[in-house]
Amino acid sequence: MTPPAIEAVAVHVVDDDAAIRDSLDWLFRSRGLTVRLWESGEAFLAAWTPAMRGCVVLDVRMAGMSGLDVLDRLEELTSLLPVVVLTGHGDVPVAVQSLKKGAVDFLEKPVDGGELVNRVLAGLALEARRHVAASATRALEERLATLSPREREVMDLMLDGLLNKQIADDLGIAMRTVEVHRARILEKFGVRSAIELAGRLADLRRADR
Amino acid sequence: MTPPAIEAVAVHVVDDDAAIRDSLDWLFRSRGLTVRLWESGEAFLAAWTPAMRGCVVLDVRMAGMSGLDVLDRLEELTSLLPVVVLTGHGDVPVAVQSLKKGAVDFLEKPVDGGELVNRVLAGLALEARRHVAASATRALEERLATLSPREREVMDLMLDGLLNKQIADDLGIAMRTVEVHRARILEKFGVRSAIELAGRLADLRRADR
DNA sequence: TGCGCTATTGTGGATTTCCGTAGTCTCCTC
DNA sequence: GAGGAGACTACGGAAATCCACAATAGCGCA
Repeated sequence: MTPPAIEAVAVHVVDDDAAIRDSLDWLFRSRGLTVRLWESGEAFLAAWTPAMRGCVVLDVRMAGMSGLDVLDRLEELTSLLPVVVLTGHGDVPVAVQSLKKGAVDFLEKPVDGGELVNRVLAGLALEARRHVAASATRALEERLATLSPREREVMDLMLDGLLNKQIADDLGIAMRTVEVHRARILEKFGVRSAIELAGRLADLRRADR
Repeated sequence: MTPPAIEAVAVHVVDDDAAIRDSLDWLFRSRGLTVRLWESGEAFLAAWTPAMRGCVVLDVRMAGMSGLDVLDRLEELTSLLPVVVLTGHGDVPVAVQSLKKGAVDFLEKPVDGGELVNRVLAGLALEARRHVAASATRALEERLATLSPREREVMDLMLDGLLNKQIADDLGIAMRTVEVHRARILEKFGVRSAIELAGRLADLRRADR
């Protein structure tokens, strides 16, 4: 059977215990969810790409790389994937650490199938919101990257509210040149005023949270 | 002995066990921290005001109101106080719930004194940051509250990037009137341009996070 | 060498913004 | 009734923004 494409929205089950993987595979499939199974943190991370969509269900205790290590790595990678952590042993410090490392939930085995599905569905909804926000961020960052160094300088001063005349003085250039850069900046962002641009970039900053 | 003023930065210990309260009182005082003791969640919340500063050390299991209930209430009150939760019984679901309800940490008794102090110091540092951000937010909101209804309307359209002429059309008034409102708005915020205002308000939005 | 890109500048004209000065009208409070 | 606040408007003039059209210079690459 061919695994679903990496960009398909899927529940990624990461557990070194094959019985658990199969059990969860069945559970999520029975709810109409797409599932991908990984027998180790290493295998999952090796396959990870920024285009990966969905939600991760991660066992905390595995041979080799631990669940906490996986969480660390996902954070470094600035992954958008929400992670629901499972543990076979009630362990408060590990639960606290997992949540602090970005896990969205932490459940003890044996886990109630309905409860787990609800947590995963919540995770999928969160990822969808993160995905939309991240796409907007990416689009803006791409436009930002099209700016020449000079345009970038002018934009920063524009957004500080300086008059063209003041920017010209600061940079030691003609006011007409400032106008030219200004027009180019607005054109590259597809906006008609500095205020509109500021609004856009504020959205970007908000999306970072 | 007179308790410290409510606005003093203090460690608020909330626990129905007098022995624990005394023990923690001693611990924090020995580190030069100011301490306030509360024998119940109810007592603590009855004294709560927005001006209360510091960090809370909260027992999760108490007669009467539970630690989780206190967390719920603090969230409703939009309290800035970071909360470190203590429990006498390892309990993963409670730990997870606490953190989801906004606790910054969760520790099991018997707790290592040094570790607890470190967590509380981290909480105090976090509260200091929150306090600064909240003050800035409050100052802006106060200015926002000085705007007349019409000024508020004009400001919203200004920040959408509309020209004065367009705003005049939209509101069915003279362009000169738009200019008057515009100038009043900028004056009330102490800024010199719409772009500067947008920057300020973006900071406010960021501070909400 | 030729081309594309970036940075720069000038001219002239139109539009927009800003604001002092001056005034009217309505509503509310004392 | 008097005064204050808010909303509104007009005139005239100055400053700022915007831009078409036109041009030069430097750099990197094929």
